[in-house]
Amino acid sequence: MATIYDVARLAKVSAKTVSRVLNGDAPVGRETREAVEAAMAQLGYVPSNAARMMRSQKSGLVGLITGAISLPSEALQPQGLPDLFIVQGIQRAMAASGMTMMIADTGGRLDRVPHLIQTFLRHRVEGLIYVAEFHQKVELPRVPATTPLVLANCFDAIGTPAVLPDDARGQRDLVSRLIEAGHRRIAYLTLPLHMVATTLRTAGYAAALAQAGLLYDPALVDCADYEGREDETQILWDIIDRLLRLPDPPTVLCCGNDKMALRVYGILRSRGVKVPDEISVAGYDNYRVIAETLFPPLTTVDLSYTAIGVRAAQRLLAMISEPAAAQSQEDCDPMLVSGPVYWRGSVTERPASKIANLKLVRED
Amino acid sequence: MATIYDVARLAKVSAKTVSRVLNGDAPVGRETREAVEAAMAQLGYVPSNAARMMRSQKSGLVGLITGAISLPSEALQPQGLPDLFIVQGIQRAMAASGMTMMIADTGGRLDRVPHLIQTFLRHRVEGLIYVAEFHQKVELPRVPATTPLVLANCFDAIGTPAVLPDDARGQRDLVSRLIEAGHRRIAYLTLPLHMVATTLRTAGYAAALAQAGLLYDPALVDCADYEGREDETQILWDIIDRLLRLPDPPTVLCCGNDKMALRVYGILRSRGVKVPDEISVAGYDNYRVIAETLFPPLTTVDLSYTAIGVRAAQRLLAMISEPAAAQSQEDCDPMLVSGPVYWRGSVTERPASKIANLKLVRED
DNA sequence: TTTGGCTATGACATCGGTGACATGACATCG
DNA sequence: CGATGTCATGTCACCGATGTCATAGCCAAA
Repeated sequence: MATIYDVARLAKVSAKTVSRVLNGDAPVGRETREAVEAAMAQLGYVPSNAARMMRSQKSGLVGLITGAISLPSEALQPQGLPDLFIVQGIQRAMAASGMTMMIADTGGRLDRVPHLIQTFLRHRVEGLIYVAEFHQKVELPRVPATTPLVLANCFDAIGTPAVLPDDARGQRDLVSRLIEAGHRRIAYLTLPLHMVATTLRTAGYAAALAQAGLLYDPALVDCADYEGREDETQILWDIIDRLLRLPDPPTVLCCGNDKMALRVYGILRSRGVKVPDEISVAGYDNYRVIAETLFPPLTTVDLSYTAIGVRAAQRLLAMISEPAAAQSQEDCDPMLVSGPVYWRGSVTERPASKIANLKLVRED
Repeated sequence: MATIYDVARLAKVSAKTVSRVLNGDAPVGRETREAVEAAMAQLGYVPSNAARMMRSQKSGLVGLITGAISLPSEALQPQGLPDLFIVQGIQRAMAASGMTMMIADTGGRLDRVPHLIQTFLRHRVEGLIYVAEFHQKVELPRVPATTPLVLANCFDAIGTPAVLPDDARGQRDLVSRLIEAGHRRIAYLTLPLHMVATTLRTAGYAAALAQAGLLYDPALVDCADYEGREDETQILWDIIDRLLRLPDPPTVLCCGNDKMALRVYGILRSRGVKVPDEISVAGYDNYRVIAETLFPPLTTVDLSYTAIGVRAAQRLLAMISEPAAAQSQEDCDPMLVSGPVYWRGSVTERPASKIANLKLVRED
């Protein structure tokens, strides 16, 4: 590969002049510039970032670590979508700022993280982002204080800057909207109980009910996702069966995510229960392939993983450009990202009177 | 950041000796080694890849370019899944070989590609991979012959090494399997006609019929995906309507992909047609979130994007390690990746007799 | 004893750029 | 007319590693 000296020789100037043409950091005569540019083109010259880096001490690189670190159940859910979208968001924001991204994957082994960080540090990355596949608490090895780190979709015990989905608010907004639409008996089929998102979203669900002056009925809330168990669908079937047989059954089923809603559609239809005429269904994630393609389309809450990625990237860039400000108040709190409720055909609007009527009829 | 000289000074040895401890390429006395290691630990020394690279001329980097380059319709399908899975596959394979990956995104603008390639070349990547979001023909700017390039999920006119899904074989395998299961009237709802995959898969569909001695009935084949049009579902509804009213209706609907199958499920159930009892449905992609979650689970063909990524990475690594062999016969043909048929509950097995009976009844 | 081979270590040049500084040719100003 | 400033360009050291070569000590074979 041609070097700056090859160009200099061909253009009959000094290497330094070639450098000036490259960087435009000092005046260069027109003829000289043209000669240099011609030489560069002729040789197919591409400057070496490694050499440049040695002097400037700036790499223009950021490192991104991702992968299925989590519970031992990782093998069971290799669908790995959220983290990919987050990566995409980060990538977009980084590209916009001129940074080049290096990416590494843990392949599910947490013990590889230190090695990956080491690799990035050798390349003198100016910042690091760690992306988790779902909202969770993590514990990462220490990184030198000189290299800023941002956590995306996760947080840790020592207050590392983080960007998280606002699960509580999302679920609250959705349920409030359901209440506005006239629903009073709102069932909530949660994701596995050990998940951070489940705790937060259940709180959001409860908050929305409280705000509307509705009672929280434990009979309407059930965990419906036992990841990896063979009889997953059966469990969900049984729960729906129980809910539908309640003396005062729910008018809407809030599902832990859009994927669960997809299952619920199948079960309801197999039972001959029509969506949304006989019961409404709502999801979570606005996982578009599902939410928009289902028939009827699914009402859900947008959890924009891409936005989380973009925010995480911006936060990191801010830390890189002003290392001092990293201590400010708000910089230490996790940044919450929330999305709007997407109202689609899977939920009936204003069924309040209908329900009341039905109840009267039944009570007769 | 500490340098090798800082370490050398602290350990009271020469920089070269520190280098030897780092690389283990020459004998170092026990005490000396321990002193050096202690110094490195104390200073938190991390060697600089940039400096190392200047001498060795090896970067250990590969560049990956991805993004929604394609038709102007890119804004309509921002779900971008396939390319993400391919990236994940590449990433895994690269990590396994000790390469570090740099990633860049075109953000949909083909004209940015030269700049991205330029950036990678500055970092002296040892190879490049370009990933397309769906099987298509592309035209990339030339890259220096010294930097190997592999195309994943796409191909070009000049025979650049490529890794592609074997669409013809996948569809043929699926249809053959359907025929084995007793189906004779097999409808095929295709993806948009301009797509490479549509041409290949339709050929595979026809090949399977021919192999079984069945006639290709044009009435059973229709394009059912007009991306971005508002009345998408309506079009699909009409097509299904027409198919079901045929004098000799299909017993199975082969859908262009799993997402279309998801739509078809909704439509069929709204019409009160039971899957699979009254009609079978098959998809394409084995997009697990859909195929496994649908009720009943969807029979489909695995199109392992991850595998395409892994193969592309392996192909690139081979080209990097033996640049000479790049000209061999098979290296110039695109490498085809195919996956198995996943047989699930959405297709009835051995309905041949049943169909015959039905027909008799009707013909009475 | 000499020679050769091995171990352990250091001096120094080098990779490809860029920063600091110097220089020569003009133009401008007092 | 000499002092000063600006433009255009060159010289040289340096960034942080590693390859080459040299050297010194030690031991065994000749």
